[in-house]
Amino acid sequence: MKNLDPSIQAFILHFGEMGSRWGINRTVGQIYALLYIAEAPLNAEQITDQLGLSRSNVSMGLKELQSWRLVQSQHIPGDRKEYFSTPEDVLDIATTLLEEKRKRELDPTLSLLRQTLIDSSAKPELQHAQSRLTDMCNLMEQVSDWSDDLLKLSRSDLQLLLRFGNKVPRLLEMKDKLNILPKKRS
Amino acid sequence: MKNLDPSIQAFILHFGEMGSRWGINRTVGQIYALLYIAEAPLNAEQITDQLGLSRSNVSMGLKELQSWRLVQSQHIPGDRKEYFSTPEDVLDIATTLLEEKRKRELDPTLSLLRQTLIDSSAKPELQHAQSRLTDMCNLMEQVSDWSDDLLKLSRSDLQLLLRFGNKVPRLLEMKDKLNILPKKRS
DNA sequence: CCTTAATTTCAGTAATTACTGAAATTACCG
DNA sequence: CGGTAATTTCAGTAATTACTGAAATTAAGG
Repeated sequence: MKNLDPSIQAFILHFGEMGSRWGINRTVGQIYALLYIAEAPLNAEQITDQLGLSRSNVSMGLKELQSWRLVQSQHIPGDRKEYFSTPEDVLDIATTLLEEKRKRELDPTLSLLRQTLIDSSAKPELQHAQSRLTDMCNLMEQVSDWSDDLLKLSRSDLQLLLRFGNKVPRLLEMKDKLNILPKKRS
Repeated sequence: MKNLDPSIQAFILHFGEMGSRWGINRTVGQIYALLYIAEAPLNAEQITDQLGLSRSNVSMGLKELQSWRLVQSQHIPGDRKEYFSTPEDVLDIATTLLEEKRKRELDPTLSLLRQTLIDSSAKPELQHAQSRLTDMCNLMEQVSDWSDDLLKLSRSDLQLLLRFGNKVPRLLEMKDKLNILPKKRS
């Protein structure tokens, strides 16, 4: 990992280590970290050099990051290489991450729960399990609906909402009073 | 996997498969799913029999689930075995999950970002990277603060908030008008 | 205490996931 | 259309993670 300031190195290495907890691998984490702090888009060769990985590994890592829509690629006129970068706005990144995480980690389970509830509906001996699955399904649907709504917000509304911080209870109070509560889920 | 209805089997197997995406392994996912739908607490031997795993694997899996605080254990009088169960309320489960995920996936990075910003502060040549790290750090702090606030809510307020669904924009509107916006983060 | 049931640990092995280099493919340029 | 730079694929290998069975440890009951 050459030509990088030690503090930047620490950042990249940390992303590599956290990668496995976040559901990507070390290489992918490092590539992302490097692209994130890069001043300009980088091509695969530059990434290979900076991080000391094999060229093919970088190619696979970039493909993975593209499947997450976390990096974008562009061409520079007169250069046939492909250049990669991350969005400038961290809110865009967070939004994409939320979408992809939901698609990969929540939606499949929600589908399965719905199907399982259908499949088991005629079996009275499964009453307890059905009730448990229903609870889980309902909660996941609420979380899913919430994230839908978050994703529909304009950037400025999102910023507003994020800055709420410790005002959440106050918010709930108001809501209560003005009685605009939605109906309970059907 | 004996004595289990096919639909329940499907649920358990699904949790096993999703386990790796969620940051636990197959075995741990299956054990959790089984405990989640069980009508009464189960001991390690019962889990071993039902899932066809080795006794030691179950022991390690349970330890892992306990480190996530996702299962609780109890003793039954006159029986020296330990019995395991999940909380009854899915909201409790979700709360614990949020806490643990934050602790494992967000907090370490937040610490590192803060440290990296300190370490690099005297280096003008890193200006761009610093700005990027600051952006990321600020967003993560906001998310962290939000989750703090969520975790402080009473169960009923949490339920209220969850049921908001598509009322989020309306909420923001109100907030705006009543001018109780918090100050921008320092 | 001692016995024995229950649980945990851990070294060895299996399974999975990550990485590499060489070959194949793609796509840009004249 | 070639020619060549760039990228991707993929089979082989390395590294990591998961799992097992046997031995060690713990702890309850006499």
